[in-house]
Amino acid sequence: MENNNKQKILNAAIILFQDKGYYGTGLNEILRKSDCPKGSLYYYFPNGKEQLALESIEMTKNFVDGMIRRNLEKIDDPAESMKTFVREMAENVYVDNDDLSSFQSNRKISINLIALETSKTNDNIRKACEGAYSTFEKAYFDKLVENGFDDDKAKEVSKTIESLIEGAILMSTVKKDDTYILNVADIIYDLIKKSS
Amino acid sequence: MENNNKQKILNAAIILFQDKGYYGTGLNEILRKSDCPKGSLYYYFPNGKEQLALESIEMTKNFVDGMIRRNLEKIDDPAESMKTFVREMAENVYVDNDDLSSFQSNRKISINLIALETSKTNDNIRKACEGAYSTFEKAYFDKLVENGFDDDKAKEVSKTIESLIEGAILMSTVKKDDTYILNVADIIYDLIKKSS
DNA sequence: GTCTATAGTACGATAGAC
DNA sequence: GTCTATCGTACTATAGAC
Repeated sequence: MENNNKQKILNAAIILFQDKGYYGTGLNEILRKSDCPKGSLYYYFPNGKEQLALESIEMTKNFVDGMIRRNLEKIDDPAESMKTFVREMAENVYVDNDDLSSFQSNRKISINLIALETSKTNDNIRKACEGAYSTFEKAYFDKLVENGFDDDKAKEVSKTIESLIEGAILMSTVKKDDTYILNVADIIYDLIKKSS
Repeated sequence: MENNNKQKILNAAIILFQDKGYYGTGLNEILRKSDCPKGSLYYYFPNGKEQLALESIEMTKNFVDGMIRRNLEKIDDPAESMKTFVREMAENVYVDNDDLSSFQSNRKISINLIALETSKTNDNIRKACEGAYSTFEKAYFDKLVENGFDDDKAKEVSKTIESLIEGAILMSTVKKDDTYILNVADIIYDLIKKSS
């Protein structure tokens, strides 16, 4: 497999950047976790650590976007589907899985740490994070428009939903308490019902 | 002044940890910004970088707690006072002030970055951040109880308020867009009105 | 293409002069 | 108490063998 090493490095980087951050994670640590030599890293990522971060964010963005859309289409009513989707997130908050393969199924995925780290120090990475957040908002936006919301209202509500979710992930991560996510699920339900 | 250097180091550390993070900020950078020699740092903070972070968080906690309480007591109605307070936060989101003295007046203050960085790597610092968030929640809790909320409802609502505010700060920081904060001000208003 | 050895720099921390 | 010089380590990145 030609790019097996590339994927192994990416998988390790995604987990480490998420848990320990961009500046808290060393390239040596990524290589140790992925069991690849340093030569592979600079062969597949000639622009080094920054490129590795950019591709990690891109992959995370696509993965989460798919996950959101798959969940939201399970239930027609937008308020119900959002509430159910957010509540299921709470079940995965405590999953502290280091296994490289399982992060695709039930691992909590978040770019909040690397986004904050680079908001004032690396505008390329910051913009990539901004794009990811906008992609998630677009998934909520599409669900709302499909259900009769006009564009302006859907835009406002989807931005608010994204903000509520990321705040709840932040708090539940730091305080190790999933009630923040459960509370926000209800807030989002009410917000959509009230706006429709 | 005996501990003038200590305060200068703390002020520089608070700003740098906030903007560049715990792992993204070097002690040499803190000393350069504070114009102090390395000897001072280890004299006042014998436990090094971790102690510096713990005292930075403690000082931030007390400063923000006072700011919240001073703002909330300006208006009696809890929903109105929270909404006004949060809306005023939006005005300071873009302030990118490096001046060491002015951060006490109008600088945006947040521990979100260091909290996420240490949530899986340093439990001492993580616990200090957890305590700071709980202190802010207590300020919201007290305002609600003063206005007739029972303890259980006030606890739930104050936790949700804290989560909403931190999420909005996160999003507005990364996307450089203060509408997230303005939207959340309205959500909090509705939440308090609906719960009272 | 794949990998190792290493350069060059910045890090956190300390020893010891004054 | 205050400060400087420096230690040992880890970092990102590169050069060059195979």
